[in-house]
Formats: sequence, C-alpha cells, structure tokens
Amino acid sequence: MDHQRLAQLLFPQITKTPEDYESIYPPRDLPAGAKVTRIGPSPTGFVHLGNLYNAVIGERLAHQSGGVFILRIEDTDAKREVAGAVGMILSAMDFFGVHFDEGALLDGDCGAYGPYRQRQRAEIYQAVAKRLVEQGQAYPCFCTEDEVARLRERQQAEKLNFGYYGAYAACRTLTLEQIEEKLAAGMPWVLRFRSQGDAEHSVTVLDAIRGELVVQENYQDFVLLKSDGIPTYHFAHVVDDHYMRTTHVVRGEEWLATLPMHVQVFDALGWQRPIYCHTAQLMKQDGETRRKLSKRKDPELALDYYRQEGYLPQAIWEYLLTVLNSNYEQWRLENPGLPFSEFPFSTEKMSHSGALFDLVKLEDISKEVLCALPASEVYDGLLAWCREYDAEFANLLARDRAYAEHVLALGKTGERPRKDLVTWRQAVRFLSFYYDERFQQDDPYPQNIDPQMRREILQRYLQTLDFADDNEQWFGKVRVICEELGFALQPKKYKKNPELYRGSIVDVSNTIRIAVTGRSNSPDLWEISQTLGKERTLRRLLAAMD
RNA sequence: GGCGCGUUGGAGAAACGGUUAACUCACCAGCCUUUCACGCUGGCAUUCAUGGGUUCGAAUCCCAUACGCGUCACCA
Repeated sequence: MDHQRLAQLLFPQITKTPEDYESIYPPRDLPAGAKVTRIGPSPTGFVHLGNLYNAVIGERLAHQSGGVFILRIEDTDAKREVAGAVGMILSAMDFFGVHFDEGALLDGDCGAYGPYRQRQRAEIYQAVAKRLVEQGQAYPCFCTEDEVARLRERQQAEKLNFGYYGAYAACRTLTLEQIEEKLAAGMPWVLRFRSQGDAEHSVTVLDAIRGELVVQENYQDFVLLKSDGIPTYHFAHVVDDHYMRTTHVVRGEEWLATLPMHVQVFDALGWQRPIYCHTAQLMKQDGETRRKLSKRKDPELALDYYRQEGYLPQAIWEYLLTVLNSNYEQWRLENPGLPFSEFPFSTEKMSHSGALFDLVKLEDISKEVLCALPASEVYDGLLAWCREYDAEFANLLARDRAYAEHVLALGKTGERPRKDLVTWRQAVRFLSFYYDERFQQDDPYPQNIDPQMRREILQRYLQTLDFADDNEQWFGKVRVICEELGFALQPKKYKKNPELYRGSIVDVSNTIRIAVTGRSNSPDLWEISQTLGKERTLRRLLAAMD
C-alpha cells in the first residue's frame, strides 16, 4: 500500500503539515509549574451545573499556578447545536465570575492558539489526519452506519465484544485500487484509526485526581473524522489539547472508558500526553438510587436556575469548593476574611466518587456569605437582581437607597448577626413588609388570641405608644399590658402553669409584631417600628384592629 | 454481556496499620431570648457494603461477593 498516495487522494487540499502547526502554535512561554486548562462545552443551549463544576476546577488550577484558562467551543456535532448557545455559555460563565484568558467570544476569538471553535479548526485536524494516513495509522472506511449497527447486533448475538476492530474491520484491508474505485464512485467515508493495540496489554496514564491509572490498550478502530470531515471528540481532544498546549485535561469520569483511545493517538503522533483530571461527577438522588445529573431529567439544575432564584455566585463557588476539597470548610473557618481564590485548591484532595448535590448545604453557605456582606453591597446585589426579575421591587428599592440600606442593616450589627437572607428572591419576600406596596399579613395571629383580645391588646398598646421611648421603656409598657390582661411575663411561667394565665408575653408581643410586620418572624420589633415611622406603624396597628 | 470507576452516619466527608471513627450541613434535646432567627451546650456510625484472609493489631493491606454508577455512536 502506498500510504503517501492514499493520503494525497484523501486530503488533496491539505498542504500544511503537523510541523507547520507546531510553529504556528509554539510551546507557551510560562513560568515553571504554570498550568494550562480549558473547558470545552458543547453549544447545546443548556449550561449545566456540571459545566460550572469542571470550570471551577480548571479555573483554579490555571489561575492559582499563573497559567492560562481557555474556553473552547466543542461544536463538532452540528445536529445538536442550538443557535445562540455560545452566548448562553459566555453569559453564564461571566455571571458566575469564571474568567477566561483566551478562547471563543461572541464576536470572534481572543488568543494566539485559536480558532477556539472546533468546526473552524477542520484543516488542522485534517492535516494531522493526513499524517496518520501517511504513516499507515489511519484508513478510510466506507461502511454505512447501518452496516456498523448490524455488525454490532451480530457481535451481540455471538457474545463477542462489540465494535469495529480486527477481523470485523472490513475496510481495514481495502486495497488502494478498491479505495480509489469507491472514492471515484462518490461513496462517503469516515477516517478510522488503525489500532495496533492489544486488549491483553495495558498502559499507565497519569491522573492528578486518581493517581496512576492502568488501563487496557485500545483495540478499536474508532472514527477520527466523520464523513463531513469534522473530527469526533476523541480526535479533536488530542489535536486541540496538543496545539493549545493544554497541560491538564479536566473532564468528567465518563471519559475514563475512552481514555485508551486518546493516549493511543497521542503516542501515535509522538506527542506528549497531558495530565488528566477525571472528575467524579455530581450526582442527584433519584428515588432510591443516585445518578449523574442529566440535562434532560434535571432542568432545575441548569445554571440559569440559580441566577433566577438569586443565588450569589460566590455562594455557589464556595459550595462547589467544599464539595471538591472538603478541607475548604476548615480553611474558611480559619480565614473568614480571605477571598476563596486564596484557598490552596488541590486535585489530590478530590473524591473519586460522585457527590450528591445538596441544595440545603448550598443555602446554608448562601446565608453565611450574605451575612458577611455589608448592607450597601447587599443593596447593590439585590437591586441588580430585582432590575431583572422584579422591576416593581427594584423601583421601591431605588426610590430611597438610605431607607433600604437601613432596613438591610437591621439585625446585622452586633456580635451575633442574624442570617435572614438566603437568595435574592427570598430576600424580596423577607423585606416586603418594609414597603406598604408589598405589606400583607403572612402569618396568623397566635391561636389563643381571639379577635376581641387582639383589639384589646392593640388598643392598650396604642394608648401607651410613644415613639420617643427607647427600647427598654417601650418594652416596659408591653410588660404592663401583659400583666393587666393576665399574660405571664415569662414564657416559662406560663408553660409551667398554663391554667393560671391567658398566655404569655410571647403571645402579646407576637400579636403586635404581626399587626406591624405581618410576620411572626422578624428582627427587633421596636427597631422596625422606628424604621417604619410613627405614621405607618399607627396605620398598621389601626388596620389590624378591624 | 464486556470493560472501567466507586462503596465510612440522612448529606459532604476526615482518617493515610495502632487508644473513645475529626469537622461542616441536616435532624433532635436543652440553654439564651419579647417572636423567629443568631449563638451556646449536648445527642445522633460500638462501627466503616458483606464474607473471608494477612497482622500482636485493619475503615485502612489482599481476595472474593453484593450493590451503585459510567461506558461500549460518524454525541460530547
């Protein structure tokens, strides 16, 4: 077989060689130890939490080592591509504060190792493919998808390993004349790797998460180029990560199974293999079992969900970091003031098994993050979210910034600040009673307070109310009302002898609280009353008496 | 079916052959308290999927078994 001739026949238009690309994409000039990583999302119109998960790993590895973090669009599957998907990826990553040093942008690319969209790299793959053909390591295959499917069925029936390999690789032994004939007839073809592998042999691959992996050699003649001349993932990965000079390939563990193919191509081309980081994917509890997060089944795990609910990007980061490196929480406790980028992230600390995604834990971290944020920043964040998702509330907030900040600061000061806010959406609900436009009674009055007693309490409260009082004076008056009406001053006393009292001071103050705020859960009632002002407080009290 | 990866409490997990199996979240109880929170204190795995072995000693090493997940496309 004249491989040179075959290569020329298959790729007449390709003039550049792999060596040409070596000089177009020279080794990077980076400090020692700097890592080059990338994420390679497919533009399918759905940005997934798993995408962010791997992005966080890649970003940390690159940026904490002074390296480069790349966005590459893996658009080799034209069938699944959705218009506008690149924009969605970009905006989601930007929202979560994931910054790329180079890669695809909306209007073109940024960086010297592009293009960063795989379909635009067709010639590069083909140049490498041509070389493989010249070396006799790749060959054209004219089998149709149907034929390959039937082969698999036959193998299944005979309990053989499925696939296109060895004696089953019909086109592997085609002569140059036969190939020429089929090409001349205009038959479509794919380019297959001519595997020299033997399942009896094994290869050792370095994985930064799992240590040294010993895997079976690949023996399948898998597809390098599809009939449209666009590579499969397996080939694109090798070519791109070589010419982009990626040092660490971060990807999900579902790629472990095809890893032997990838190392085989690296070796066939005499290229240095990257260090792999095969991550255990986030899982979801599904009834009795757990499974990988799936695009189709878990739409609520689209990144957009967290944006709509108003989770803070920082909270998501911190949550993902605790899942990735469980010592992160300890570090956070010891370094409450430091940004998370100071945390020494390590692949060795990563778990080999998939973690369940825990929304409750995320909420706890959100509270923590929001609690530590100064009121003015809370205001800015909340306003930004409202502008997008609750325009009416945005206007209320913007109408009086000082008031809003004051409200947000309530209960935040002191040694033990409250952790009332979880997400922006929840914050809008929580803060609604500070605004008449959103004020309403959410919680019921205490059970042992009938409407008549409610009026009695509020009546007396109104009579003694003096906005010049300080907190102590104010509460002293509430105590007097309690005594007059037969409520226990200490909840404990009431608990001990419920028959002696109508209820306790808890019931009385809650009645007032609900009249003023509509809630049984709020920061200090007197501070709230002062904030609302005399007029509004009185109006609400009066309204509650009807 | 083949191959691969995994299995410590409700969740995330620490432990890297050696006394009572860290820590965080959740849950429960108590304290604090005018509510709800916050905070504090305590409880929550006599046991590390199961069964064998190695060892003076195992969650930690070895071997089976079970279970779960992944993968076997001209999808990534």
